[in-house]
Amino acid sequence: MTTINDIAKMANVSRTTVSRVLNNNGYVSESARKRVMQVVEETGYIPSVSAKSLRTKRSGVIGVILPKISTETASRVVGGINEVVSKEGFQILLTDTELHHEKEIEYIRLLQSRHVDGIILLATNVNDPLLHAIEEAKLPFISLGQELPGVTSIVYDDYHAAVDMTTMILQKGHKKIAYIGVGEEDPAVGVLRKKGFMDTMKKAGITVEENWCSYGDFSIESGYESMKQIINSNRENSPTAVFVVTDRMAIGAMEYLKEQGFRIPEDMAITGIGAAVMSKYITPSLTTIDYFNKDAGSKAAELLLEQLQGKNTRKKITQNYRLIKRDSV
Amino acid sequence: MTTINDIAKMANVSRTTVSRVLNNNGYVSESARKRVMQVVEETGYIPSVSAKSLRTKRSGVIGVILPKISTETASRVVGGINEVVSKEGFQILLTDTELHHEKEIEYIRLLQSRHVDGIILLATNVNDPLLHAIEEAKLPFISLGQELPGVTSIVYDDYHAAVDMTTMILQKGHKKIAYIGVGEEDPAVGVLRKKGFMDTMKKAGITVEENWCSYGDFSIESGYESMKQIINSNRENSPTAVFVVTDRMAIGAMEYLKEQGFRIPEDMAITGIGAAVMSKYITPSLTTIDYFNKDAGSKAAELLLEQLQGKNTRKKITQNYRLIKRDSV
DNA sequence: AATGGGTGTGTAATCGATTACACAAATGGA
DNA sequence: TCCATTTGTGTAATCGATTACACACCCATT
Repeated sequence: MTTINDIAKMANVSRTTVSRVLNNNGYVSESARKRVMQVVEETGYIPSVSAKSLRTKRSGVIGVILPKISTETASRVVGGINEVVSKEGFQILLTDTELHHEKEIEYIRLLQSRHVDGIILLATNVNDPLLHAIEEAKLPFISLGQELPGVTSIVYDDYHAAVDMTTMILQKGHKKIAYIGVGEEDPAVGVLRKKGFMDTMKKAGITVEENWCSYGDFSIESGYESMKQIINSNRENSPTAVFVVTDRMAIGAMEYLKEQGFRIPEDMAITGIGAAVMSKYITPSLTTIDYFNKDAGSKAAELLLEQLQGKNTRKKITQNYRLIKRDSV
Repeated sequence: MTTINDIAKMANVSRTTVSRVLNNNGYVSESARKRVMQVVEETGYIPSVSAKSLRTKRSGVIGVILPKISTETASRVVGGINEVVSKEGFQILLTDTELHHEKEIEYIRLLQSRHVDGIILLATNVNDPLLHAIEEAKLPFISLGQELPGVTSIVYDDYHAAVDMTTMILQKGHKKIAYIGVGEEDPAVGVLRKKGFMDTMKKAGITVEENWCSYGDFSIESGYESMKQIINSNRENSPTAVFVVTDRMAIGAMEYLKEQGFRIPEDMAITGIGAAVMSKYITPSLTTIDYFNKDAGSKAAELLLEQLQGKNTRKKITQNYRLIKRDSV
């Protein structure tokens, strides 16, 4: 491995000068600069980031903590993050909790030990140890998708999205609307979307029967099972529409409905949230809400970079959304 | 920031001993170990990976170079890689060429400067500068999806997959089979899959008309356009089936066919490759080939870890595949 | 009692960069 | 001509870990 010392020797300068050439700071004569560049080219010298980062306390790496990488939402977000940070010469250090909540904290500490310059977290839950770990890390930090008190958060407008969607279903004349959601550990998807739905129903003077609600775990299969359960436990008073909190679960639900010979939307209308690519190409195409995940990722990255430059921008940003009306309702 | 020196002082030992406790090597008395652990707990001390890596030349990070992160294949592969490496305490440093070939080389050098312990590359093309850069890097290296001479490669069996698929279409009685592919810069998808298709057709004594072939760029839209072109330029001698080299393009092609009132598979049969989730839920469900991307990622990671342990396993591994027969043909 | 190996701990060099500081030469304004 | 800047370069400390080496102690064996 060639080091800065080798370069210095070969170019007949001190390593100070080499460093100055490479980092473009301080005074360097044209002739010295040329000699150094020359040698660097010839040797294909690559500086050690470990050494640099040990000295400077900056690594040029930003850590990303995902609940699950192989997911459409996550990969879109990472795409958006990458687009922004790579332009500024940063790399992404990726960690994936595989849906184990406790790993979020573990990974924050791990990223910290790797001297990442900042962290973007896609949380799936909120709890005190987590907040404490973030506080401790003393690093630029962005939360995406969940609002974390005291942390710059980029959130989707889950509540109003759910309100709009529910309103739309009501406008279509439906009164008996079932609900397929996820557990309440997830404040965004589990709580806010449900609240948006429930509040709107209440406002319309409709009480949602307890057995019109069912809960899954984000998977297509769980959507299928939830739908099955709702249908089976409401043989004589069946809902005419179902509000599902994610596209994937909605797809699963549709699968069950189709199997059972329901016509969509005539016998049962259905809606999702998330604008998965699939939602457009499935038959019938799924009415859903686009959260612009990629933009959210980019936005998160931009805010993080701002924080890195010392601009203290602790704030909450609510991402906008778009209701995509299609054929399933 | 607390350092190893602080811990040493607080525990009344030398930093050597602290290091020994933390790395579990060398002799340490039970009492010293306890004192150190005690202090480590209390202070929440996190060792600096930069310093460690500067000294040891190992970073515990493996670099992954992707053509495009926000893609189902890529995110599945990364999921597989992550599952394996995270178990061994490694992290993933992610880079995304966004389909710019020249960035592959740039990123190899960049990862090198970051002292990654190894690299997994999902190449989309093969050329000499690339091979040279890999050679230069002198790092454990795995290529996934493309065979790179002299580099441990995990490849999908593109040729036989295409052969099997084509054979299957032929068995269904089709003779006029169109082809939607991608450019030949991509040896795996562009060349091998095409060769598998062409060879099989030839063997069956069928010549494929030039205007039954069309080429896209992996996107759904390009599949749509390719299909349109084939239909429009074959008004009086239309094919009865179309072999598409990726699921996404196949979905686009189906979209066009449906718009134009073709019944699938009665008027036109269609097949894809890749087993996108969507392929199962679209109507009609798409006959495709599962490449087990996640397993391929895991396998790549395992081979890389083997190489890291000095086992020189330079070889080529061909991943198996599975033909999924569904309703589109 | 002498010898030798197993234990336990510390000293100090080292990894490869950055940067504060010192110093010399060149430049320019009065 | 003289002094203050500006420009150019080098010396050496520093970042926070690992590890070769030295040393001391304890205990069992001869």
